[in-house]
Amino acid sequence: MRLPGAACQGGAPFAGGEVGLGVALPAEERVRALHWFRSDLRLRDNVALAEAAARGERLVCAFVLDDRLLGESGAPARIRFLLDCLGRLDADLRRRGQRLVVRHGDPCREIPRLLEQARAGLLTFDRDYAPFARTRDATISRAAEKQGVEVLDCKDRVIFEGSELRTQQGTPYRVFTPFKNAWWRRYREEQPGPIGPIRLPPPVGGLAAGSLPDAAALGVAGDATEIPVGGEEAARRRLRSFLAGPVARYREDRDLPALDGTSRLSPYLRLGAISARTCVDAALELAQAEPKAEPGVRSWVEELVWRDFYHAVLSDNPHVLRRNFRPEFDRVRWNEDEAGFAAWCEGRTGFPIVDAGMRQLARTGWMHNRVRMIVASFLTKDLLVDWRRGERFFYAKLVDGDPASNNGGWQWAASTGTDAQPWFRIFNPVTQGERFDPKGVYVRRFVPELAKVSARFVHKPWESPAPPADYPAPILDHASRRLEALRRFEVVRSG
DNA sequence: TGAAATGTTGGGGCG
DNA sequence: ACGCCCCAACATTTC
Repeated sequence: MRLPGAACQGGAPFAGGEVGLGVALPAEERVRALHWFRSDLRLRDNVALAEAAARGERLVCAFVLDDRLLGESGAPARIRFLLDCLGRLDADLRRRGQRLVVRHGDPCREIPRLLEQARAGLLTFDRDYAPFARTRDATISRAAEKQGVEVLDCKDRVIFEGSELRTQQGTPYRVFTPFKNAWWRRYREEQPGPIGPIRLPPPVGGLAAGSLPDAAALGVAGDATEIPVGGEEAARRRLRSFLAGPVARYREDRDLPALDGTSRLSPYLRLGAISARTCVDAALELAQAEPKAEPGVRSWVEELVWRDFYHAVLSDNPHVLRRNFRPEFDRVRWNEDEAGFAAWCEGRTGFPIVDAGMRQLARTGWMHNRVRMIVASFLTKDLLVDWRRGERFFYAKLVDGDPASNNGGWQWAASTGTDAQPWFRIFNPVTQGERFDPKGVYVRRFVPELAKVSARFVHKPWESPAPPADYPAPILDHASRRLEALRRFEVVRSG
């Protein structure tokens, strides 16, 4: 267990805390605190909330619905998931004598106003690494400090930040493997387990609670995506069931999209319904008790290291959201293939593994990671469409859509990123399908037109003696597009 | 967290 | 018995 103050940069350390959490400061040192919930929608193992609780004589728990973000993302499934998580967070707070105070509007206006209304002396929130958020948070912190409010901006959504892991030269890591090695080294030193239970101070009286809008009010009621149940309890259940079985086979099963071999925790991690710390700690504890599970646990934890890596990359290189990480790739010419892009979006390219993935995304707001790589390779190397268009589409559809990981994944697949797939490595959608979905169970699940095609032809139905009449013929020839991609990317060598 | 082309090796058929 | 060819299997190189 770790004291919460240790995680907060720029804030006073946890002054009262020789013991664990929940040990309040002496009354005279306590203030009215406002915890601003963002992507940390949980009451357990929440660093910034723990700070507010430990230092607060009274506490306001607030959430601001920012229409700019809601509207801009155009992501109805994720908004519905967010509303579900917020409703459950509010219910959890009410069970503990608290409540979620909801405001609608620009946080730069709403947070200072709430601080004033609550006569708060402390503002806490979890640190966000996206450029837009950093600008916003800096503005709000300045305003709060001008009001005489202390601000604690706490590391919470990642285990280690980029600034905590530097190369020998003191520069940010650009390659995953050394980053990962440094991450493990630091993890062994620090052992950053989850923090203990948080005892919440009573609410500040006289503040309008506001109310959560329903899906209709946010214009997402018509969305039919089959999203998971939100909230902290669902997240913890999911972690428990994953650790109780699938994780032991994770290293072998994670690449097989027909199986439920992955944790499916990404939507919960995205909104902080569960913390990465809790996940890693529980997994490593299992590996300790159950050595057979060790390889699976290790490879699963490494996926969370990728998550830290991409947050670090974004934090140190904010330009990646708009531009190629590696500028030499600016010379690559992309296609304006509207018809091809539409076929890709709608899952009717005629390549079963690609179409199954895109239809899984449309139906469930989630896609198996192996298939994400395949469809991303198809868009960027077969259709030769700019990766940013794929990134935007994913961001609009994914329930787990996160700027850092989404951008990292796309720049990896497009070969334009840090430690990316070398540009001459081009996935063959048929080979990938045959290798990772040998019996076609996954593709048939999402592409019912293929139900009657034998396993032999299920990834290349055009070669079947009786191709299904209702499934499209392939929209392109992979072999020739591959050669075209190699020609297009050639310009990164010299110019 | 590739795939395809090219090179090498070795066994077997066969004149 | 021997050389030659074919080709699968595997390894290496190239993109």
